[in-house]
Amino acid sequence: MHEQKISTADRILQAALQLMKDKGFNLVTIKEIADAANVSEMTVFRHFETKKGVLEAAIEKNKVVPSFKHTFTKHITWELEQDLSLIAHAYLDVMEGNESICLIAIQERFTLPELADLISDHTEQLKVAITEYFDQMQAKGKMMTLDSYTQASMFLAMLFSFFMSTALWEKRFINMAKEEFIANSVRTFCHGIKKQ
Amino acid sequence: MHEQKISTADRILQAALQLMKDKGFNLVTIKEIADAANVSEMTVFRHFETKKGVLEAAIEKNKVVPSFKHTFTKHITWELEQDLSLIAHAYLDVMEGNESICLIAIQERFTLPELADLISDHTEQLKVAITEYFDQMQAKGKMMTLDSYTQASMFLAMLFSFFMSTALWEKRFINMAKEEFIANSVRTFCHGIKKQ
DNA sequence: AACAAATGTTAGTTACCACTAACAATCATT
DNA sequence: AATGATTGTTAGTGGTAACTAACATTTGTT
Repeated sequence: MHEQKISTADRILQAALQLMKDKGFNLVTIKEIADAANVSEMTVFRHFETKKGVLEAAIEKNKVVPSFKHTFTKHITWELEQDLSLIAHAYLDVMEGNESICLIAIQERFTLPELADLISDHTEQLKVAITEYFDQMQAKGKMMTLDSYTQASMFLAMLFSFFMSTALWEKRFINMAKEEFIANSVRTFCHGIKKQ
Repeated sequence: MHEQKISTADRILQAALQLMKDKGFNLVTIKEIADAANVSEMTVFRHFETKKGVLEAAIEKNKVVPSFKHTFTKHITWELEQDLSLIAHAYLDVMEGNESICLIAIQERFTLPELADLISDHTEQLKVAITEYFDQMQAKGKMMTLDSYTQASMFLAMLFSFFMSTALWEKRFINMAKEEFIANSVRTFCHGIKKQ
């Protein structure tokens, strides 16, 4: 178990996650995974016992656990645009890191509901942090008096939409680069579009 | 073929769409569909030949085709908040009408890509209409000078997010009613959140 | 009542796939 | 070179599900 290059187990997990992300858990066969990882079917079973075992191991190995608290305590500047841009990047980075897991969570939301929990926990955690941030910004008089939790939901909703649409259909729905989308959403979110 | 109540074929299509929406095309069996529609397996095959045939017929029968042009030409008031609220309702109504189709389009985005086209065509159509609307609002001096297509994308992104998250996970991600979400997104989109 | 269309029943075919078992080949480490 | 661990090969089992075929039953219409 001295994994020097990429161990056999890791190659299997990588292949499995990639395939399941595209085709969904049920449509991927062990044979496909084995071929993609350049091993025999038997090797897959010897490592992970069952097909579901492969998925669980793949998720455990590849999931990105965010540390939003760190982001907030270390990098907040109390400048609205700058902070929201930072938060947006932090959120999208985590979501992108978990892209495969998210897509599988959607496809298997009835058969593997615990997967969706993983994602929604991250989102809720961040939502609460943003809520607190908005409360303090209102106290500082740098933000309008609005329900903080609702506004946090709205902000994350825009970002979620970008992530989801690019993960599912690439540029088909939102034809913007990540930076451009963040810049625009932060701008619009802070200033609105109405004149005067 | 004098469909008086609900014809057998329609009952099958209804059951099929409902089941596929939840479990995905592949995980639904013809037997399940037949049971849900209170017919025998054979009846399903006699009507639609293949499983894919069932899905295609169900989509053809149940898809909602929007008439956004009508919405714009008839109901626009050139008051930003009011119009955006109207547009938001129109969009979400169409998406909700196509909810099952959308969910299947996601699950089968590699096997049935034409399904996603249906949805993205609607969205693009509306995006173009909003773009023109923004152009005219800018000409009227009622809106800031911003790239109209980009802003239209941002607005639809917020709505798309609401639709998607409720369709996939109900209240888990966005815990707001439709009206509340629309009111907030229109408000934030028009006025922003920053003080002065 | 009589006929035809729609539906039910039953049995079976075919294909796929998760998973097992037994044995052979390879590889790494000493 | 020897040994133990890892991987490959092959054959098979059991279950499931799409789809077919033949025949029986029900239902609607005249």
